[in-house]
Amino acid sequence: MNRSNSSENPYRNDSSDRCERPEVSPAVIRRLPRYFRYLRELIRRGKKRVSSREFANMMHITASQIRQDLNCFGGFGQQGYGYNVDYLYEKICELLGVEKGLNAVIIGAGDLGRALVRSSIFEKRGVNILAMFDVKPELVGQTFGNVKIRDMKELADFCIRMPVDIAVLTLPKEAAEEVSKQLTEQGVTGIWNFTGKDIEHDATRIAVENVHLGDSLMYLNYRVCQLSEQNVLGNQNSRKDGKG
Amino acid sequence: MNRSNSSENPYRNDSSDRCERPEVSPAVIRRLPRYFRYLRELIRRGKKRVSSREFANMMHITASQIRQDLNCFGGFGQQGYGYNVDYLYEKICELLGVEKGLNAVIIGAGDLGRALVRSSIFEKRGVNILAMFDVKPELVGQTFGNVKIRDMKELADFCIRMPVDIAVLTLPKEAAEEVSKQLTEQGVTGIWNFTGKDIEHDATRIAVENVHLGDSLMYLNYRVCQLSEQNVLGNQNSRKDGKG
DNA sequence: TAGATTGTTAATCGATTAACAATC
DNA sequence: TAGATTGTTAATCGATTAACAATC
Repeated sequence: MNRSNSSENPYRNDSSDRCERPEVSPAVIRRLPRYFRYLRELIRRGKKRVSSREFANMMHITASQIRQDLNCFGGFGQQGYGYNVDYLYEKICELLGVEKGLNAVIIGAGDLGRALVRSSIFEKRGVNILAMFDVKPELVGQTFGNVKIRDMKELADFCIRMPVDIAVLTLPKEAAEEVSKQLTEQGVTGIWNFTGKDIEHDATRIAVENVHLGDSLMYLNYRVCQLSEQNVLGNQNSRKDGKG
Repeated sequence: MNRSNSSENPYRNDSSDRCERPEVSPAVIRRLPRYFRYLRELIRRGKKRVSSREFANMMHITASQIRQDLNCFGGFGQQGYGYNVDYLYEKICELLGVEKGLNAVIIGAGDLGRALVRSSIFEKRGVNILAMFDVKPELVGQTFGNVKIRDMKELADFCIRMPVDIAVLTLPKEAAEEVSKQLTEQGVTGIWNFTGKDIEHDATRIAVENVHLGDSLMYLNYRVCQLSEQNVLGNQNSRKDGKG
């Protein structure tokens, strides 16, 4: 909180101006949602305060990391006391923009698009789904999870009329690049891309989050193979040890 | 390839024995599926060879990283030539265990479970889905994507009878911990966890891949907010600049 | 006040990049 | 052979952890 001296030199970088989201490494920001989750868990349990040590044990990380991470955004704790759970949760929500209530559309009303729209994933994080879009005429007009499926042809017009922040891409990968180019033009600033193909884009204009479920599965596959190899080697070693 | 001297001292760590999957950092292994994807793309385009430089440009990473990564597993390239695309792809597949044909079950036949089973995600990576399981009687017996939904009560017995390597958890988070404990007992060595709650486990016995779609969405949300702040600040600055 | 625990700096660790000798 | 490009070592960079003074 001791920021008074920063005002002494007006020519220094004016971080005092923006109270939120200073330049922080992606590694830290990627951990914020995890803090969010565990804070919810603490709230659920009725905990009112938590020390970095206690929180770290719960999350299987170091207390240092928690303090270091949180201090990127300001002093959320109190010496000798720890962190107030409700206050910290509030601050993390603020940082992540949960209360901003961003608006999103889902493009592609296939299995995955429908699964997402009917889940609580958006609602829990303050994201509103305004509409779904699909090219298939037989889907247009149907409703899933209170969201209407519109014709893909209406997309451009819709984005101009409505304040769409985020587009969720659950359409065939072949269309991803083209659609996201259009969306960028129409002022959409976030793409949640499930197509499995990285989208080339200008990061200063639009944020793209590529979700690669396949990569995740393959990493798991690797480790499962590794475990079974270890077991084989382990058994061999036991036999060897049995001899010596 | 110059490993001849390692055989001089038989008491040194016997890495020469295991031709595959030496101890390599998770950061590197996490990148393998990405190489896999881009190699498929090269194959699709009919490319027969690729240099680390060319591949790096395509992937937006450094050539150094590619060479460094691949050399964790042995020399897959050739000086003065580059990498043979088909050969490299084959090797990456081998490392990731694509040809192992691991067997999986999906636990929870809700929207997400059905979306996954009807997608090509498993097939593309050599993972076989043996069955789905659900507690709801009205779902039991139904078929999605050629996979039958069985009663959750049959799970334990099924895992004993069949060689189940991986369990995909698409059930309510409350059940995740308990079910995964059971699965570990029944010899399952991989869990692909979509419940959104980290699963506590013994990493020497079972590999758990926690998929946190919500975290991904929140990271996107953060960056979208950041972009809009930048635009606001940018506009302010323009005005200021216009004055000076 | 004494004890506890943060905020923050310094030390360590690991991952990425650069450079270049080896070699195809 | 000369040119190209890998494999590999050394340098750099960034992220994590440890330590401790500040302070509640």
